[in-house]
Amino acid sequence: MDDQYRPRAIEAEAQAYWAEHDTFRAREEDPRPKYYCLSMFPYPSGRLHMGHVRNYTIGDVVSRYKRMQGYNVLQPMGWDAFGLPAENAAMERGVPPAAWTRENIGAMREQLKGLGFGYDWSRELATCDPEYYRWEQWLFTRLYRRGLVYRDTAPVNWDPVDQTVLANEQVIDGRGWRSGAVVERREIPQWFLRITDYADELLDALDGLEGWPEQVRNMQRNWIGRSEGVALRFPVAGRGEELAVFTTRPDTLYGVTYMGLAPEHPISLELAEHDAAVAELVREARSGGTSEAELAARDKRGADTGLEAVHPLTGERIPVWVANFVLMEYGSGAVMAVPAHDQRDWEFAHAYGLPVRGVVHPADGSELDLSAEAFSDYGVLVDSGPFTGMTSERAFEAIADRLEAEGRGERQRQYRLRDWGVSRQRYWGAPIPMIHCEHCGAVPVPDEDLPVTLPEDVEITPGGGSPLKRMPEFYRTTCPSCGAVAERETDTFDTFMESSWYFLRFACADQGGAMLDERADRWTPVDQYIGGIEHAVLHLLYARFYHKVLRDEGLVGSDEPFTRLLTQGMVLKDGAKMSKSKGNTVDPQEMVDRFGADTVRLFTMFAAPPDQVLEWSDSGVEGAYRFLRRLHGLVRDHLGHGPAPALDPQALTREQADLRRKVHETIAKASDDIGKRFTFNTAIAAVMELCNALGRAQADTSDGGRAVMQEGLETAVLILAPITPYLCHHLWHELGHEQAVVDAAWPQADAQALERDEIELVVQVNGKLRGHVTLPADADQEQAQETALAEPNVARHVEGTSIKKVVFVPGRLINVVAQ
RNA sequence: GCCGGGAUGGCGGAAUCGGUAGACGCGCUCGACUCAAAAUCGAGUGGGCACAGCCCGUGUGGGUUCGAGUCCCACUCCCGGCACCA
Repeated sequence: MDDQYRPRAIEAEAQAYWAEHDTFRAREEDPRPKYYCLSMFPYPSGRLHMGHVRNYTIGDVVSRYKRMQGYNVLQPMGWDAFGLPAENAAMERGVPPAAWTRENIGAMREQLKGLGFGYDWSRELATCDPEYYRWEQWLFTRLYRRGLVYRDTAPVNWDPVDQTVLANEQVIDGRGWRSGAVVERREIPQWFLRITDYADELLDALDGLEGWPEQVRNMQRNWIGRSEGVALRFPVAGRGEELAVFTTRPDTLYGVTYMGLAPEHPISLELAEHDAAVAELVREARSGGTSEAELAARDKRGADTGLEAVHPLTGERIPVWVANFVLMEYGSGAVMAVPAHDQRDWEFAHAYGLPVRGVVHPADGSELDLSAEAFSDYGVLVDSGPFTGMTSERAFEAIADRLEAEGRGERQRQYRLRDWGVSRQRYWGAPIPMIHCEHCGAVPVPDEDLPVTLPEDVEITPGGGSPLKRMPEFYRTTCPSCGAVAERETDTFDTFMESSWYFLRFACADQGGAMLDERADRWTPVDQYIGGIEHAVLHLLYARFYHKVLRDEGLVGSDEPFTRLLTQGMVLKDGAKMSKSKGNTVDPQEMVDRFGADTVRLFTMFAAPPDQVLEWSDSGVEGAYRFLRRLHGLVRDHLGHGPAPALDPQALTREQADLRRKVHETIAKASDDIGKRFTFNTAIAAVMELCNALGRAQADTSDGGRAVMQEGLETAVLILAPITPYLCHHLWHELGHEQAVVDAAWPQADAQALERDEIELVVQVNGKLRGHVTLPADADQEQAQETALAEPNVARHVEGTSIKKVVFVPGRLINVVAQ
């Protein structure tokens, strides 16, 4: 055995073995239970960053652990290859996006291999490949015929200087990132998928996703935002029209003191022609970005329209205001404002001196105080005509009944979730397979003409917009329906369209004749999905939606795509997200070159639990390297004494039995940590403790000592094998095994080795630690109390008091309560 | 602004069900080896004091409990998402 730990040589050895045995090829015909472990595929930006390394190390550890547990593991990898950065790179370097992307894929594939991730590369896919996106186009045309696709207008960020549509990230403080021009909102026609048709199922099924973090399920619940309420109408005095509003609080209807209109509400737009204040609000609403964060951060501002609405129950006249916090996108673009019982309405009312009328009192009978904030809890109604005295719950129903009876409103279920706009006015994406015909309208591309291939030899120029719009050879076509000259859609799909079904395609990536085949149900649902918390809502919700759509198309049998989900935290350096602009990046490749892949993997798994942020530390990496070198040294020194004798558990000395207990405690702890808790950091700490103990026992070269040492080192190697596969592959062979460690079985803790005859009990007096006592493991409270009180320091604290109570927690502590 | 998460030694973190706060690693101090340094190995390392012991200590302020880092209430600060970044 090599005297030194040389990562490079060890890596080559293991790589050669895995390649020769095609170790990570997943086979459908394998009879063992399947386990599909998937890490979110990367955008091929050019080089791996630490976030990737963390994500993929977690996935690889889980995959290798499950393999050792006897599962038939599928762990594939691919490329989320469409997206904006490729177009930016094209502008900066004059390389077409396709060429840039494919080059990046090649470089990153080599990096992933170097890190030792056990992927089944035979299933690799790239979403920019026509053989991939053709099925997405195929599905889209099916959904169009099923009525799940429609066309509507939606706002985009328009850069008036560059004459192009900007992504939200390209809008900085309301201005275009390149031109610096103030961005305008423009309504343009786009394609939508009816995800809201699935809103109830997407919401209700969250309760069954027990393998998902509660945090993510909560975020999705809030995102879908189902609320039960009443849709009602307020006639506008002097105009033959009504304001439609939705409220979740019909019980506060008698507290309405004004109406709020979105600046882009038709009435606002009409008034703006003559009213300067309203016009200003409309102008403000149309400038700046379209993101919700940007809109919500604005100061609450408004303007009185001079119009009056008529209260549907009291007939009272209510002023109508244009208010910039009312969003045209939600509901009807108008709200009934109840400042006494809604905080936003309260703030607006105070800003403009509008009346606040309390109509719900706290249920506990306390005074209603509206001087500092709104009272938004349920309570008991006052000043509410015939509904006075009812609880909010009862009044909700009674008022809803009354409105329904009078035809002025009806109960309604409303969602915050909006339909999914899938059109992007960009080049580097999958073409939307639709044809616009003057006579027939929008016509889907027939199956036999798919895929609509994206031309790849293009030039991207700043401010030029999508080159597809300048390529008649792309867009000029004939109508599949009537044969007349027609134009292709030049918008491309949102890249979430590709990432919403790639996990299914991995099951049958070589299927040329269909989107999916029966192998999809052989492998999916994904047993363990791993990725960044930043995908908690959008990607994970769209993928769930897609899966259900595909189920309804008869392409998969399951209801949900991901049984278990692990959302990993970000990688920070100096307390901040790594970024080029901050100059705090760490290149994983540099670390691999210096210390070897095992060290990088060990550090990223050791430095923090996977779902928390990870703070990068160069000296921490060195510590990981030191540990691996010590482990290598322990095995080398042990083997230096020749083959170890067989273990006879009955013939061990007290010290040897204690060490052997430590070995089996480590197995128990690591199995729980890796298999159930996913706290790889504590599993590694346990192995480090074991190695420290083994190091202290090195001097014992008796038969029993060497046998326990062999068992201890094998245990350390087996537990670390998923985390540091290269070194463990090597050491396992050195320890005398023919079979590779990747195919070895996960160790089992021996119950007998774990047994203790004595335990240490903590002794407290009035909850404060006062001593420790050693007792037989099966000692009862009486025995424990007697021994504890005999302990001098405990006796000193109990002296002169009377014992009120003794709390005994077997195996842990005894607490004497004395006064 | 709305939604979600976090805060524990000099640093990363541990404490799994309310039961010894600080496992493990980093850093630092001292010692061994060395002509010397690096590497390595050993010991120590939350703060304070009248130091076999005691007091204080898990972002802040209150509460529940024999006992609270852990549960409850009210706050502060930091981070993530907000529908065209992926």
